[in-house]
Amino acid sequence: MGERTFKPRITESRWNAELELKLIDVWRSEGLYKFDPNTDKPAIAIDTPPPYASARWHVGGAAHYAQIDMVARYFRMKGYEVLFPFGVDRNGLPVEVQVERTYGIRYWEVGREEFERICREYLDEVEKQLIWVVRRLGMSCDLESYYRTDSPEYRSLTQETFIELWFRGLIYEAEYPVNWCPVCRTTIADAEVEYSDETDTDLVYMKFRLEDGGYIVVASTRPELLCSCAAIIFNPGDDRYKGLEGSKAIVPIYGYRVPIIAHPAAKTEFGSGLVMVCSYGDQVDVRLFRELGLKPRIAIDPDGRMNSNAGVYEGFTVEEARMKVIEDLKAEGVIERIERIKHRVPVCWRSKNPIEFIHMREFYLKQVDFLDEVSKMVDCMKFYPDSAKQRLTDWIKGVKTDWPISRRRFYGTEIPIWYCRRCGGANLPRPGKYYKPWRDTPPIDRCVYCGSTEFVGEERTLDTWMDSSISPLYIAGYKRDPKLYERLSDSILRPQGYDIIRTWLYYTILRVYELTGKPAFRYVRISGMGLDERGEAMHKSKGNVVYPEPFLEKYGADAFRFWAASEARLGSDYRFSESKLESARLFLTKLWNIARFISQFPVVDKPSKLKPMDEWILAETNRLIEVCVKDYEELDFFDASNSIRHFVWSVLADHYIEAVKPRAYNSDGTFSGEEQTSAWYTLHKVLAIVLKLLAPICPFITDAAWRSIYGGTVHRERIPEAIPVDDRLREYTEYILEFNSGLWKIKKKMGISLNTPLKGVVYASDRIKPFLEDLRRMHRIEEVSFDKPPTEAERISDNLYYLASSR
RNA sequence: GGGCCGGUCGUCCAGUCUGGUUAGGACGUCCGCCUGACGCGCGGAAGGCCGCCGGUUCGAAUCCGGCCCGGCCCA
Repeated sequence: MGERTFKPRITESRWNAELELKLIDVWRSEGLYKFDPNTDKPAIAIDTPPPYASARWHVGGAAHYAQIDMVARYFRMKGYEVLFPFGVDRNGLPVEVQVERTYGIRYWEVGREEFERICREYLDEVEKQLIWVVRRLGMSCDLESYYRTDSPEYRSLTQETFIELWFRGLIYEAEYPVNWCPVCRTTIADAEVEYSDETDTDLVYMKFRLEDGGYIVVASTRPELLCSCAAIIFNPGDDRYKGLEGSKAIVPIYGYRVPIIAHPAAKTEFGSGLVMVCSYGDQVDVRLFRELGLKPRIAIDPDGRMNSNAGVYEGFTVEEARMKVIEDLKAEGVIERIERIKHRVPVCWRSKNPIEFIHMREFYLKQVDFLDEVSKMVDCMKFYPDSAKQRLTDWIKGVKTDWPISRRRFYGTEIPIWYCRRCGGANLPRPGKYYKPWRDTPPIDRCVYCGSTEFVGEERTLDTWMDSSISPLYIAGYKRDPKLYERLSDSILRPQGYDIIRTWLYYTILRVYELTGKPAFRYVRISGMGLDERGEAMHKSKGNVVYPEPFLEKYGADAFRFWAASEARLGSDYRFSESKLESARLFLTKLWNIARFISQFPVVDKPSKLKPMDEWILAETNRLIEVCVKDYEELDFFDASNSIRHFVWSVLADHYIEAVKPRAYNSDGTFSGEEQTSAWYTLHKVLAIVLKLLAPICPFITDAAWRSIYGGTVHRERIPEAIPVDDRLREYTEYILEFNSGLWKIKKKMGISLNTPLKGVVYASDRIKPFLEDLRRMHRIEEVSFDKPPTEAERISDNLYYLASSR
């Protein structure tokens, strides 16, 4: 071959994040990720979590969506037609709370039309930021036609499903004690109740006189509810109070009598062991009123203030009333003591304010009757990781009441009902249109019950989850595109975090079962939460939220994505760390330079015979393929990304490339043309496979390299299959690595540079014999012997000895 | 109170299911190096009684029991 100069087809010596921006446009113009409904490929739909437009993504959220994109890209490379839509959730309480906070208004003050307008305007603005991040991340979803859950199309489907379930008798209206958020002024579902962090509270020990003389001490954290006290309970096993059963206590301040009852709900060790049962202090109270048949006396209004039942405390907020009551009890001398205790209170998931339990008339969707069927649906689904299923089944087991679905708010899907002015009967419109009953003229001629023609529209909206829980139906074309729905409905993948298992996942499975009788999903992928650098969950209130935009600009999307893939196993929480982002970027630079190095050699056909060193790296490449495919099949990217990095950097670059450099250049003609071609062929073969394997995780750098060297796009390639080569060659890996490391060590000890020829004899294991020619040239060794090393030879490692030249 | 997850070099994590030669990696630290892809690099090195106690075993980071600590979820 002789002297020859090689020119790399890749010229830039650094991978530059700005190159990503160009590719985003290229992909868009090529329509690379468009879903084609008419192919005969197997199809899959990804039910991408529609993020709340009212909340910016933090790095964990962005990482999650990057992972979902990896799933989509993997399925495409597996030969699937992938429907990968993108939606934005713009409905309901979360939006309203955010808007009220941002503009300092309350929804009832500004009027409904105006409030809707402000919400929509706000959402449009915040949504832009969200879409920017989605695009910048290189997500391969369909951003040209993303959906919004507050669009007339989406809302009309929500209403249509409501109407269908209504006529099937699954929706009813009833008055029960509900979880009520006084700040949001609406009912919320059990799934929307959270518990606060432990906070200090006064546990007030109050003396209650007994009807028959003497007194007892009752401990409570809610003395303001004295006016609604209906009974005092003690644990049946509590010997202190056995004699009290059947006697009556007199409530301080109010002076009326309540029974004393033995009930296991009272904990002997809490407070004095005597507990007052009020309507309602907590869920236990709600249960006890039902069980004991007590008559509730509601003391708290929907706006969180005491009502006339509280007597002189009427008009005070709950907190104010509590302080006043304690003052008055002190004045009466009926407080024995006050203890500071730590406890958790149930709070609204949105406003984080304590909830109250009050009576409200609301619509309910039946769920208690269907729990067994829902469990069966869950059993039909494959969970990734498998262990994530437990949280869902535990939640299903704990469901005790039906789902309250009506909300006394403005910005949500309206409940499509008109009530007859004469008989009050509920009239539902025809499905297929979006209705606003509080505004529209009734689309009904005559009341179905009495024939009257006067109607009044329902004013309430539906729980946000009534919208979200039909997202897989919406994206798959349910009721709108029967052909598409037929093709997709049995192969939908749901990716989401474990934090919304009891809401989004559970409600979706419930709804889809009730509507179609089928499991909503084939696959469910549950990911962990992104935490801050200290390992703590990110909360706006904690001030530790890390936003992705500056990091995307600084390190690029691929580095960010590589971090998202390599940071934690699927299902485990992962920490954000800028230093890991930095090291991800270093890896990309390394990969880029490897590609640049290889790009200087011609892409050639496989020669009739490969050198052993080349077959060895191909065998190692096969191992990498196995690991990656196994990981990808688990919808995980942890092993794949880490193994790719290890292979590329610590095996391919450090050992193989260093070893074949002399042969690939062959500047002095030591090697035959076929031997040189063997190196060229192998370098390109391995590089192409690495680029394909990494393409789902790092779509930018892999495509940029692919386009420069091979033309076309890596994103139309298939996931590689095993190369036909003897995989037993992997057994040599440890010997090759040990040999190289040993030689570097020798030269280090001798204080000579790595390219200085080594005089003397190197005694090595005969396991490296097949690779001797490449390895000798690589290290410029004068002599290698496979004989037993003489005693005066220096031991370098187990299989390597060195005898310096005596000359 | 119930359930789940975790505790491994200075830091962050693999490894634990399927027990077995000197417990891996990344970041950081130290020493050296213009080596025809890369100094955002290359080579070398130091650094860990694998939370604690007991058990099973020839052998335990790994299996079993108990305890301590941290986190999450549920009540």
